[in-house]
Amino acid sequence: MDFLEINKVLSNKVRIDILQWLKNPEKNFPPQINVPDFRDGVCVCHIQNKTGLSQSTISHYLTLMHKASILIATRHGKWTYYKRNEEEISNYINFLKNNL
Amino acid sequence: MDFLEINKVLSNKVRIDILQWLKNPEKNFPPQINVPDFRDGVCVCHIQNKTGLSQSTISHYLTLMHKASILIATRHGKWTYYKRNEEEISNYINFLKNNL
DNA sequence: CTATCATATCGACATATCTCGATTTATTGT
DNA sequence: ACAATAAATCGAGATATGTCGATATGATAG
Repeated sequence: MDFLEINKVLSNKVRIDILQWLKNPEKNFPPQINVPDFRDGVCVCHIQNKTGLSQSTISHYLTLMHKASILIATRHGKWTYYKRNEEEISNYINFLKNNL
Repeated sequence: MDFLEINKVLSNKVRIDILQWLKNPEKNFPPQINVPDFRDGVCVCHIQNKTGLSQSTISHYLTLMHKASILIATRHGKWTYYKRNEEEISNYINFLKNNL
């Protein structure tokens, strides 16, 4: 758990928004088209639509969040789905609680 | 409590170090010279010495941390003392716990 | 096997952050 | 009043981040 890397990733409004939206995909995103449910998260295109930023920017952001281990990526066919890595997010918050 | 501003301030190793050192001034800094104790925190020069960065950089960092409300500044004569704002730090951690 | 679509990567430019030395401001001791 | 000291502010150059459009990659459908 690289605390500093996570903090860098979280020092951006859009990325914070994404993390919060992913807490409740049913509420924040339209229904999935190519998979039956949100088990593996939300596809890049839905996230991109909601932010209004370019495809490359959002793909880049999601990659950053994935590298910092706060998101889990799953590929189904040509779609990539991202969901929260709840375990790492908890570790991060506990680390803050104990060490900040 | 501007969560994003605090996160930006905390996405830097040196500033994190400073915040952690200030948890225990007695242990991390030499005794105060111009005030009897660490009640109001630690003076800029002690913090600067410990980091090894320039005076202007550390003054700038401490100002950032103060503006983000995680440090409290007190002036005694020509010295400025900085200490943690425990209330705001708690608010920040609670916000993370509840909203991240 | 080719066209198409979703995503990732690349290259570039604009803006922000890091960090310094120099200068200014505030305070104190002479 | 003046010199000395601590801290804050200023100006600048180097590095990092934000963001885009263009291109590459990988998967699928025909």
